Amino acid sequence: MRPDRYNFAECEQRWQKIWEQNQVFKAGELETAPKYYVLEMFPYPSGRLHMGHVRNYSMGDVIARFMRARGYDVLHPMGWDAFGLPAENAAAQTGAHPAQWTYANIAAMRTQLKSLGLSLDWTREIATCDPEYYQHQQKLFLDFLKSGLVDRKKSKVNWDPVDHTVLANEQVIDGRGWRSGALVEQRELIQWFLKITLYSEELLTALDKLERWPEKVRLMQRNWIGRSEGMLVRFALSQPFDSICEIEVFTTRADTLFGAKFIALAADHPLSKKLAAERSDIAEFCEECRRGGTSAEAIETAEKLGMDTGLRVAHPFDANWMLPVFIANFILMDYGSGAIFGCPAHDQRDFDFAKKYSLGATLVVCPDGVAPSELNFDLEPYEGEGKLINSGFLDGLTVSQAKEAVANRLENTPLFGAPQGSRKVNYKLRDWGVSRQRYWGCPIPIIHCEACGVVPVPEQDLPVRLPEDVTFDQPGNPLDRHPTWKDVSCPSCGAPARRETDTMDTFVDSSWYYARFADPHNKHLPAAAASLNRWLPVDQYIGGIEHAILHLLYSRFFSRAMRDSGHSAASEPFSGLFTQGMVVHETYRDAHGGWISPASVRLETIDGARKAFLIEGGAEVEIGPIEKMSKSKKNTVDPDEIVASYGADTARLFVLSDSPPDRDVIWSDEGAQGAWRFIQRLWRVTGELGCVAAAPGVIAPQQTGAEALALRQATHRAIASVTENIERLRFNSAIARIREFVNELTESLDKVQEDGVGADQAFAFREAADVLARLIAPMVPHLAEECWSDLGHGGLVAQASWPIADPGLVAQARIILPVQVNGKKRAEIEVPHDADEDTIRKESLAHDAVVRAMDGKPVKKFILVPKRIVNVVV
RNA sequence: GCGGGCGUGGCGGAACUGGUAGACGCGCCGGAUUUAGGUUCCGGUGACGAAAGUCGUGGGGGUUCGACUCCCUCCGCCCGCACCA
Repeated sequence: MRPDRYNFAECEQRWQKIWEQNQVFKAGELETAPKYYVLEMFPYPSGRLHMGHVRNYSMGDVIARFMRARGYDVLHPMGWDAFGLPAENAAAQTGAHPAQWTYANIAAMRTQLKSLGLSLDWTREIATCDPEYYQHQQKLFLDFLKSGLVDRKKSKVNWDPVDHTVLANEQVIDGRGWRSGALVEQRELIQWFLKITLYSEELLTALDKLERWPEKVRLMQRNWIGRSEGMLVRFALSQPFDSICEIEVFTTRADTLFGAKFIALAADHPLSKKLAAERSDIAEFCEECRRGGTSAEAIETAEKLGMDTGLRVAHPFDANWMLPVFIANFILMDYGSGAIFGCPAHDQRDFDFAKKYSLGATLVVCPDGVAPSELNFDLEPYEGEGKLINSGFLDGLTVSQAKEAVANRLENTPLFGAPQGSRKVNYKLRDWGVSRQRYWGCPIPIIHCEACGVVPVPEQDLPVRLPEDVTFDQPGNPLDRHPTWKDVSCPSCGAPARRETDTMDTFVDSSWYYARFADPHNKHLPAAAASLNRWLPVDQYIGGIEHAILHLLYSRFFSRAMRDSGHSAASEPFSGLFTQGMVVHETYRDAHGGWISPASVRLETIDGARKAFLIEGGAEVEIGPIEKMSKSKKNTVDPDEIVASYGADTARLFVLSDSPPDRDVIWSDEGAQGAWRFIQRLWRVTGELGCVAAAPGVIAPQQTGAEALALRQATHRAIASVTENIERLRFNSAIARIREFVNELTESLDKVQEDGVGADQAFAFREAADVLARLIAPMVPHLAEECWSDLGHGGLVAQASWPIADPGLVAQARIILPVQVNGKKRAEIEVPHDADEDTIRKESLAHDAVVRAMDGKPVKKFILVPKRIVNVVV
């Protein structure tokens, strides 16, 4: 007996069990089929799934199920980005060991994920904190070291002197550590770096070929890599200072050299440091510059400060022209040469700086069509194109000609035995510092020996495991203060030596996990070449836009580093990328301004205005702005609760339907109820269809009446547009089309006569029902299975093939053509789809509304866009 | 500060490569069914207007026979900025 209501709780569990028993989602079972690898960014095991996860994984699941139905061998795995700071914070707060905390969280989240009915291949599950995983990461690190892709150098960090730890920029608030409140110091540590800059050019140019990436992400990466063509120019000091006799600057505007007013050095420039060693005022100023923080944001938004060092340099084109040398807080040592020449008239920052220190400005580029005398640069600098003025031999040249001329001249001007200037391509991209002074990360497999220096851990000694007996009750790195862990003998000379106690940035873990999924149980290799070649690259990667730069760029570097150290063939990790939006929710606050959870709020519409009341007590609460779900604002919705009260299919349908997937979706209870109603409606409609449909597998009858034909056309048009929308990842539009199709089916069912249907209609209803079950299967898979089985099918809809639209049934015989007069729509005409222009013209001009709008004026122009529109210009 | 994005009815959004603005849903209004409804079904719903029609895609300007779509400019909101993941 078919129940009136779809019992999601019972059905969802039952189908999940059947899928699992039949291993329906195991990858690699169809070796002759083309492969398709769909991957969602793996989660950090915080312990609770949030709606953002539900949305992310639902999208991936639609693609996975869709591609499986289309005959692909689909790899759709899941794992855990399991190293990271929160586990250590939890350990410090609750005493739970990071491993214990992490694995408990993984277990909880795995259960939550499984309740969503995602078509994941759980046999490939990995966790990055598992030695089975990180031993291969250590091997990769050593292979990269051999291939010259690893470096060890000094780098500046934010040091918290109380917590004895390095802080991220976001952990530095107003110059103080977020936890200790201590004034943060800048320290130089020797750190391990991966040499991503070796790939600057390749990472940049290869972006052009990533056609299935959003253009905005490619642009962001392009800007991040920051290629600029310019020159290195050396300025001679009027008097050598402590053996330094020149300053080298990088500039992209060598054409403006005649507008130079000053030289500015970074506080960390070698010359600044030498000056600081001798002069306390300079030392103090440099300290002040460092206090601002290391982030680019802090440096660039800070007020521009400088200090005249008293040093002078000679202008390259006039030995008698002296320029002052400043130390300035907006110059970054990491970029270019850590020194610039300032041209106030043609650069905003130089302009601001010169204004503040009254350094003057000389105009050297004049926009075309403007007389130099008309120029007024008191208010803002001019950064555009034009012709050179006030510039000696450059006068009259364009900006690019002047750059050429300066380069040619300086390349042939000797200074201290070398050309004074040289062309240089500079990148903003810096090497990737991977050292972290933390416990819960992948140990860097290195041993420090006094005699032999830096010695790699021999391969047979891998993995270097984290010690388990550590405590988090004291500040600092537990690995560093562990009594015995770091004591080893040198693999090369046998003398007592010390382990590297730094662990790797967790971005390293996530830079190759997609490759491990290809061969997750391989004991000897990160992944066998055959597996990598079978599965890589990931065909569709899905995750948040917040990873647009770092994670994705590091992964792109890693796949190249793996290629160049002999692991795999693919250069790019992800051939398709999709960045989904967040799940956001209204906020609620009580009379005292305290945040109120949506679960304790009841919404009502009174006189057209939405109002919110506390469920307990009934006091009115204020409806606040819609914001990203966060614990602090209590505007989160727990997926478990939604799954318990509405079912996984409703949750999945809702997060996919209301907004385009790349934009934020607003979670609302009304919307969730709407999705739930549609689930029930689908169930009822399939039941009604089942009553009038022919038996499964019946062959199309010879004769098809008008009703049946219309229904078949609706079915095939639905197939065509749902398929197209899923291919374009427009899940919201795909669902809208399914809803339209269901509306059409309801209409057809309403027209069915009491005395039943003919064979042609029975066939059309059968076709429609079978198509509907398959079209909804990627989004609401449990319901789809239930309908499929209810419709009399033996197998699983998860294993059924995707319906194919018959082009003959999709095409329209007659089309409706809007008619415009002077660009305004005045009428619609219906014509055969292949009507010729004359017919259309006659019919358009004969239409009442068109005649009226033309007001007796003659036709000036008749525009026909085939199958789209007619425009009569009078 | 630099870089990236977004802006369409009461609300979420649709509109493919410049060709009918508002698909589909939510909400609301009206009706029917039901012992009941937080169920289901049917109809209506951008604004102004009696209608013809006029206006309308954040504001202003431009290109075009035709602009949500392209260009310029202004406003508002969001994201990233290298040790959060």
